[in-house]
Amino acid sequence: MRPHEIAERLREFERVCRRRGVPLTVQRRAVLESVLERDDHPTADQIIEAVKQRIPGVSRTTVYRVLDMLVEAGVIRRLHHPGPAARFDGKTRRHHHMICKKCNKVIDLESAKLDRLSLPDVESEGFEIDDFSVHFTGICVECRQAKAQ
Amino acid sequence: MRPHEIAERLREFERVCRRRGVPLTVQRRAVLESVLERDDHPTADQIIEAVKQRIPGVSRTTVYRVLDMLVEAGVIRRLHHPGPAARFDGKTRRHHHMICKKCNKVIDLESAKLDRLSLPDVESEGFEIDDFSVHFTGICVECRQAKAQ
DNA sequence: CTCCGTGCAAAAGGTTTGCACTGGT
DNA sequence: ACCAGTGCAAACCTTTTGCACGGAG
Repeated sequence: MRPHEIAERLREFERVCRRRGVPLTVQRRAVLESVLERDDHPTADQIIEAVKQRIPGVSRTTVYRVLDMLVEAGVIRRLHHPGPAARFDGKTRRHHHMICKKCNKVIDLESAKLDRLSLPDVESEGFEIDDFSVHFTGICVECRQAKAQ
Repeated sequence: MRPHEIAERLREFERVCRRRGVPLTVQRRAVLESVLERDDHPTADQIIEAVKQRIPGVSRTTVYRVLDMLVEAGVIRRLHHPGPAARFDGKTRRHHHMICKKCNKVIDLESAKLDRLSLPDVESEGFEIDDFSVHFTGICVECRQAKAQ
């Protein structure tokens, strides 16, 4: 994410904290920055490493708690990928995913056409849809090349 | 899943085993039946409980290993839902999901219209798509009613 | 008869919790 | 000054691994 966009998101987070009446600590700032700086989908562990660059003595527990808080506040998203570890995504705009069956890598996919997908009529069943995303499964370039050899 | 459909799938699995030259053990049969009998998306733990109804002394390890083997053979699917535990699905046909943001429940959604979604042009980037599914997020009936009160 | 599959126990992640202390507002 | 946030350690839950035994082909 570009620096000015990160700054914008941090200001937005400042407002969220004030509205909720919760303190804006250095840890919270550092965790959010660490998530926003990456364009992939880091695990909690990867974020902890990044936060340690800023706050060497930071505790794993705190990072886990801050991540939960950020997800709860809608500032970042929690993703559910293949593999045991949860992943996080600072991108809150609608987007889609390509998931490689071989290496489990997840690649973001922006597509205005997919974004305009017409929703099925499930509202009648009582389910209230507020967003969607399309997951494609297949084989990524790297794995395809590896297989070819 | 209906009994005759389960029987059909078990016969199919028998063929898969023979083709692969691997033994069709009672454990493998029991695990597959336990997955097919449920229409939701059970965790490994729920499957272990179900298998214990048939084979009381069955080991967790074995169930985990059989589940891996079934996924690998393409007989069942591994799903990645909210929450720490992996989930399994005996349904291998294309289908879609509605995920409740409140209770994390995942509901299957069949839609011929969604099945015909035209794929974006990502093949040019080297990603080879073999399937897709649409994930809707929102609030389920139960949670909406609970909130209204 | 030969392996592969199984069961047990222990280890290996990833995440959560209890409690005393520290730091924002 | 107050109360929520933090750090530490230990617990917890899910899954994987090493090894000896037993059953399927």
